[in-house]
Amino acid sequence: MDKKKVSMVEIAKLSGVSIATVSRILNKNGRYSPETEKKVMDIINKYDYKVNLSAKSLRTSKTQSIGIIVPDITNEFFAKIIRSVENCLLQKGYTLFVCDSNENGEIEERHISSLAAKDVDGIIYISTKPDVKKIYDEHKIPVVYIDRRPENAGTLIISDNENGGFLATQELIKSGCKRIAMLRDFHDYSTVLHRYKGYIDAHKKYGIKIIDRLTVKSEVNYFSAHEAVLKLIKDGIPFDGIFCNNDLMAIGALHAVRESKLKVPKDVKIVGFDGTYLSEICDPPLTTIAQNTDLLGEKSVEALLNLIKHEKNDNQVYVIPVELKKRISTK
Amino acid sequence: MDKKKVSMVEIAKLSGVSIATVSRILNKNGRYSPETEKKVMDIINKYDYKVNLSAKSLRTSKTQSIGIIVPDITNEFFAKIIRSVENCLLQKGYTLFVCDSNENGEIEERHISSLAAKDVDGIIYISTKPDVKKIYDEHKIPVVYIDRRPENAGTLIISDNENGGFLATQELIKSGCKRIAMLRDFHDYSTVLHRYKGYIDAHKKYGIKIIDRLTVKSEVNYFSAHEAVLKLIKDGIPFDGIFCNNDLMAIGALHAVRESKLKVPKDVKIVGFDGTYLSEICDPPLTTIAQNTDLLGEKSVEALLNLIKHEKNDNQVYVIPVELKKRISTK
DNA sequence: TGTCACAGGGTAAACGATTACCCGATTTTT
DNA sequence: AAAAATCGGGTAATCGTTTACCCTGTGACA
Repeated sequence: MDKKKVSMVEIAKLSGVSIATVSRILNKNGRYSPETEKKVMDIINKYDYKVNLSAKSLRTSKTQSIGIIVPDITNEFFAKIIRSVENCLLQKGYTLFVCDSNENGEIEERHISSLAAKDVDGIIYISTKPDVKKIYDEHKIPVVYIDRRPENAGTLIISDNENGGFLATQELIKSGCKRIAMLRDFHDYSTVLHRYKGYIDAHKKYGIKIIDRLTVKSEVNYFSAHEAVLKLIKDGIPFDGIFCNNDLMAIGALHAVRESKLKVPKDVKIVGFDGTYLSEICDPPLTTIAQNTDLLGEKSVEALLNLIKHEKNDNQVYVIPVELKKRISTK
Repeated sequence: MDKKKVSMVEIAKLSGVSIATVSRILNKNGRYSPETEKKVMDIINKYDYKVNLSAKSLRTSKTQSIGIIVPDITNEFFAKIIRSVENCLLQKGYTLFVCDSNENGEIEERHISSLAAKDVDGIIYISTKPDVKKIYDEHKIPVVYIDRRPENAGTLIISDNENGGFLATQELIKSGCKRIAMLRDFHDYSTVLHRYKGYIDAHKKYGIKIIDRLTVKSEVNYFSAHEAVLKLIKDGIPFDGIFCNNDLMAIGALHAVRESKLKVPKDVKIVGFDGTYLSEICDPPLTTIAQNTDLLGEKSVEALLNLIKHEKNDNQVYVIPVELKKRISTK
């Protein structure tokens, strides 16, 4: 089997039609008879013709590729979103450029420029920045945002964080907690605020007193969370439950509690967020609010493809339900 | 600031030279004077000219993009490699298509076709398949392999697995273990065989008897490993150390041991592999063989770019050193 | 002074697709 | 039966680069 690349010109010659007809057939644009179609398709298959996407892009200025920017690809939550997005796109014939910004706004900018230079048809953006109106305005590239809602964001796909915060807190309350700490992300992302609102609402609903000093901010990682909880204990502020901003932080909290000779779940109950693999395999298994990464990915692809097709930038917000996973840490 | 896209033609007109000259300047191909260069560059900056990569690719049949295929993007080890690769490429002006094969050979094939259709300049391939000669032969795309060495693979970047197996086993022996189990990947990837060889060699060097029944195969995940160790205990085969194929499996082993009322590290010592975040934050922290993902990524980019430049497919193997991280699980 | 090399730069033909416009032959409409 | 519409298809311009080839002027060298 020789693999010399054939172009449309040759396909046209070999099947005795013009290249316009070949193009029309390939794009199913009409203006050809079924017989011609069959004749041409046979030749195409026989010679294993593949369109040259550079040429196609040059003419149409569409590249059949989209970019995704995430803050940290080694974070399982983001990785799962990427996987879902990629899966959906593969089916639609798109490919995906993945960009890791390392939670760094400057690198994000560079990635955006680079994606714009590649002429991606759209961008899925999990931003670390508070304000991002520029992308669409500057590059005229459709964007959908996932998870965090910066100012001026257009279409947004987001988990039901408020309900998540509520469910987590409610679970702690129902397990008997009266003094519930919340380990918040240091940044005031919209996600964080929503979860906080859920936390407050649950307190109100069940008539539990809200203790401001139990809301502590921390970096979104194991070590910060670990330290924050240690400090809480050292400061002698008693608590019997912790709602954490993600699973990793929850594990940090768990270890801090245990190192202070307290037992989980006997003395302190803990709830995480995200529903990563981690929460399942830690000891004891962690109650958590699972985000539906599959749906998050699917919806964002759907929304983005719509935006691309209709070339308008709507401002819809899609909210994806979350699910409470009860495990030992709140038993 | 109006953002109408300008092309080389307009830059040429505006600076009073021909487009050939503009092109030469942009590609630093010589045949222009410093004065002309400055004049043209000023115009380019003023109008924020950006090359049209589709057109460029069409002419040169180079796309300045490469693809990476990994078995599981949610696995921290692979995610870290992706991040490193991406970092290096960003600096060289390449972008990266990321493909997750979900450990599935068929999906791998589809990704390869899709990457070939995109005319990527090269592919970095962490394969799940035993035999892969086709890519280069069929698509004429340069490939470098990381981590696993299929038959007929060309250039390969790999950690020093043999030494890793040796160091891990040696550490267990030095901590007093006499009956060391090895939890092997179910598949006989070259990586696995090398680690096994290191395990055997360490036994020989220290005159420890090798107990065949202690080498057990398992899927590469928490649950399989957990089950395998439980079975070992139920079968009444005594052991006092476990060398695991990766950190996740090590945690599965750790929990199985603990559930059986044995203490880590007092009764059983454990060593993992990879050096993921996980190993650091589990309880107790896990001794592990850290793979240098940064270097793995860098080297593969370097090798691939070389292959692309010289258009030859050499068969070099680059071995990246590993590092023993001593932690509590072997104390 | 004639020849030559070289520096600096221009012209125009590709690369491989899409699509606006044109055209003749049927079929439908009035 | 004439006019209009539709069908099936061809021609050629176009997208924005790169680069082979051509050209001119200047200085070196014999």
